[in-house]
Amino acid sequence: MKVTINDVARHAGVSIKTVSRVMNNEPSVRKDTCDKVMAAINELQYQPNAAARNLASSRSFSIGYIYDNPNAYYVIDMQRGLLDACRKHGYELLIHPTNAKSPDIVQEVIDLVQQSRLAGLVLTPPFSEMPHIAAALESIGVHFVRIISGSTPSPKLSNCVLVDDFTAAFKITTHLLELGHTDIAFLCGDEEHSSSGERLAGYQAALAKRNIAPNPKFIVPGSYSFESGVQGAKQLMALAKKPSAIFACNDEIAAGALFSARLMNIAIPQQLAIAGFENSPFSRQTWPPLTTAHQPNVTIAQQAAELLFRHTKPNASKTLSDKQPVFIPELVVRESTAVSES
Amino acid sequence: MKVTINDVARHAGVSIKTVSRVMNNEPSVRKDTCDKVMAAINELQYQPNAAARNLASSRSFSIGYIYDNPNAYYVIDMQRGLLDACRKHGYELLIHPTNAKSPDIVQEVIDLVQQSRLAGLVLTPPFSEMPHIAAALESIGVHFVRIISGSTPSPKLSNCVLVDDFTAAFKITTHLLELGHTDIAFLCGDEEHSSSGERLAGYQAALAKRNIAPNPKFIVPGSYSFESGVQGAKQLMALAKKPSAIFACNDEIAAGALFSARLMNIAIPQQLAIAGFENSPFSRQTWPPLTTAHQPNVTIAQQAAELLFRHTKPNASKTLSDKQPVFIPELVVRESTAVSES
DNA sequence: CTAATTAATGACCAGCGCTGTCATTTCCAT
DNA sequence: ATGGAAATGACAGCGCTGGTCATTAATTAG
Repeated sequence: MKVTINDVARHAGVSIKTVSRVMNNEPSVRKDTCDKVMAAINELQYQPNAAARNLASSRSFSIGYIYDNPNAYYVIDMQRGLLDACRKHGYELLIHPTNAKSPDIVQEVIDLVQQSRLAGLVLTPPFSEMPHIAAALESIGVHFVRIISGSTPSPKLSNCVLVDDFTAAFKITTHLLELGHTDIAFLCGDEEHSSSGERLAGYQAALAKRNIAPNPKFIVPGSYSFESGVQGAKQLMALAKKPSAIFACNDEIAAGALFSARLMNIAIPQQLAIAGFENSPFSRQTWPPLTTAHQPNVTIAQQAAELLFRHTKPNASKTLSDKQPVFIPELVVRESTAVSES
Repeated sequence: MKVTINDVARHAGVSIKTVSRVMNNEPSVRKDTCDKVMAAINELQYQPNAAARNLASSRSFSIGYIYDNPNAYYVIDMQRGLLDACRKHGYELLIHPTNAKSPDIVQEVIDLVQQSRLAGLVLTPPFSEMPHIAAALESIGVHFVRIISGSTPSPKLSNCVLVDDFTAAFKITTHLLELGHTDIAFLCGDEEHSSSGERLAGYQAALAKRNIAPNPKFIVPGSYSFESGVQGAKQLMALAKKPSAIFACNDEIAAGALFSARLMNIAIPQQLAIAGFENSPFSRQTWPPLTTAHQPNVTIAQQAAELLFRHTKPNASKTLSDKQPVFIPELVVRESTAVSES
């Protein structure tokens, strides 16, 4: 029923300690001893007792994922990727939804880490972009990995997984330009998410490259929500000079814009092209389906966790390339930006 | 930095054992002693070491949530509700996405429980409806709570939270009938989810009550997916005698049907009314927004966890009503079933 | 108001299953 | 052989709970 390290030791004809060494891949265990132990472990189906391990080593085998993201698809994908990596490395994942705008969010995070004795933490926006959280985590000596917007790896960002929103936004905007659009509006996400700023910058760069003067009225502040898209599109279509295309900061905003256009009897894409960002499932479930940029969230999460484990595990092979992963979301063209009829 | 049970005992002027008694709410601790200890705990911000507790008592303080649900909104809501209850009771939540159709799913669940020494498990469809899983869990003596479709509490279902899909579906169908529709089609969800069967039965009962002969062609088998809704609506609208309303088994299917209708240039709700089920966020984000039945998933999950803890905790107050919660989703009327013009 | 009875609490120990430390043994190269 | 490094083992202890009694306080009956 319950196999302990003792059983394994006896079965393999070695001491408990040696089994422990193998379990923690400590150095200085001879190859054949290691094999013997491994064989015994497999044969007995030994599963180490996490509680005992935690207690004895005062380190835990779980990492945390803190989120405050209204986007369920994003969160589910993240969890999936993190769990994949956790299972692979024998870790557990503790999820912690919370409110990023809470005044004592830093304390809350610290409490979580200390209470659950977390080995590490994965942060996504907006947490990954809050300097005081990073500072607090560093001060208590917890490993963490951030998933953030960026294109250029740098030593300062050594514990980051980068998503190149700038380049992806550039691509989407270029796609719209190539369809003949010149009056392209931009619906922003939350200001405090740097992804919104990066995507805006990518959009602006693409326009600049074609020498198209930016129209400030075409840049509408907002938040990552359906409602924001509804309002933004409404506002844009009330302008004297209307845009012929809208690039929304994510799919949800784009869906809102689509909804809004429909209310105003604006034909998509004939009268107005709309593009989103993220390639979440419902970018395929709007009508018409949305052109967007595919963000491989599951993979991103896996990489983030891998990066974290590399820092967390004491004796992991450091031979693995320590270079920072950079993901560039790929353009996905769908009917919401079909060839302009004009 | 690290507060142990010793510190608390000293601070409260009692023995370690008494603190332990309080922590595990054992009987025979006088009220004021208990208060003293509580005060010390709060003052010192004592957090018991979970690992030590687990190890010593060989019971764990975490419950599991197994899911295989493509519906991200549902899963997120469940997690939220479960976490709320977990935090309240000092438990942790282990999430475990998996494939319900895997041939060795039972073994996988058992492994999960034993590996992580789970105190209990919360099961949602389809797992909550798999008899061999329930049997296996019972055989290894793990507590679990199932969230299932049903309307009538019974002793056999003592560890269940019921969602009365039948009645809710009856209400939706009745709503469509009251709008003057008589040719109402039904798009089924996955057969192996009993919710689909219950909703179908509710639909049929509502028709029967008005003496409307059921049209077998109006009942389209399918699955809980957008794609299924697309196909189902297409099939229905190709019939010689078309329905004037569609009741889809959930919002996602309804969104698919909506999409399909749009492709076929069918005006919603003028030519075709569509209703969904669940009131997930995107029932508000389609165009037009969907009439649906609101399923309070967060609350359902909380109740499920509470029920689980009642069984799990050895000395919990049994005075709490042990009656099974039954939730009846409420009708939410939106534009997709506005008053029929006919 | 005291004695008898019961309820609360404390002292103590073992032990959950593993890891850290350090002493010991084994190996290999000289 | 013989020193020295590498591999292995013995043992204590992580922080808590469960058990067993012994002790003390509260309650009730007489």
